[in-house]
Amino acid sequence: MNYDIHPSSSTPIFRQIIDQVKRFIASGQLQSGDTLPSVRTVALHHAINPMTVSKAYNMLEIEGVLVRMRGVGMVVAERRNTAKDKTNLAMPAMLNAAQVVHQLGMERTQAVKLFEQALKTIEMESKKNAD
Amino acid sequence: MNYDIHPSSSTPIFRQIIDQVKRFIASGQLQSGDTLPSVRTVALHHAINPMTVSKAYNMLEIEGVLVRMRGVGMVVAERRNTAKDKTNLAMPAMLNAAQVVHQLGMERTQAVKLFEQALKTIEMESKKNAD
DNA sequence: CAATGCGTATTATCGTAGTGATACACTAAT
DNA sequence: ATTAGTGTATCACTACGATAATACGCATTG
Repeated sequence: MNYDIHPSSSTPIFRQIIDQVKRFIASGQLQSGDTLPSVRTVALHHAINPMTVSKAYNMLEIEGVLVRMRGVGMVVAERRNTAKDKTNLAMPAMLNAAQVVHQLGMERTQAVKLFEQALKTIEMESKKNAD
Repeated sequence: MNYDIHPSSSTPIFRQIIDQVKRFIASGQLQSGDTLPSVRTVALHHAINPMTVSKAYNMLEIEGVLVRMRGVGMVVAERRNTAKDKTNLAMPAMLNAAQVVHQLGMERTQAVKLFEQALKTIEMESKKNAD
């Protein structure tokens, strides 16, 4: 359970955290009842502000993804329908990629090839970063 | 030659323009010597500020993609190597999508299916918006 | 009970990116 | 020369993300 945070990215830090928590849950790496790393832990580990993490957790609670347990921390809420969640979470990035190749006038077969290549690249990287 | 601009998107307008111009060129819809729609035309058509369009065009000139011709407008610069350009332009979106499905722990075959589905969706939309 | 660890409310400030309004310099056309 | 069409320099404003310091309420642990 480690966040992959890029402070220099154009996507805000709190947004990165939100997205990744959702993916951790959808992938099963986080399950109902699990507790999340504390805001201070995350803040120290990534040299960011605790309130930024708190903001992300707060929004996730509003969405019903997390439950705040006083004195304990944030806990993953009840969940159902992981399969649909996955596609819902993946769709925006997919549509974005699809629009790009479409505007480039790229053949569908070549687009798929490129996507598979990207998949391999990402898998390679994740094996490398096994720290 | 029409831009697809979403002012409410989190990606800034000038960035959307930059990316799309590059794709138009890489796809051949824009060729060396072609003139681009004027900043005011684009601004009026999309209800945005001319300076926002100018900023995009200016950056494209710095990158050597466009050439500013005084009193005439922006013209597509000399070009080569369209094939490599395409993959270069597509890669970031591909890697992003790949990372998302990877973090979701999605099977590779299912990821490809989803991507193909997204491609179809985008193609449908573009046929619809033939205005 | 005391200490520690949890999230959070509050308030304020900072930096920056994005956008907007206006006026200007230039070229082409007539 | 006048007009209309280019892009743009300049300045100001807005919105938002991030930070900072502090204090509070609560639960677990000892």
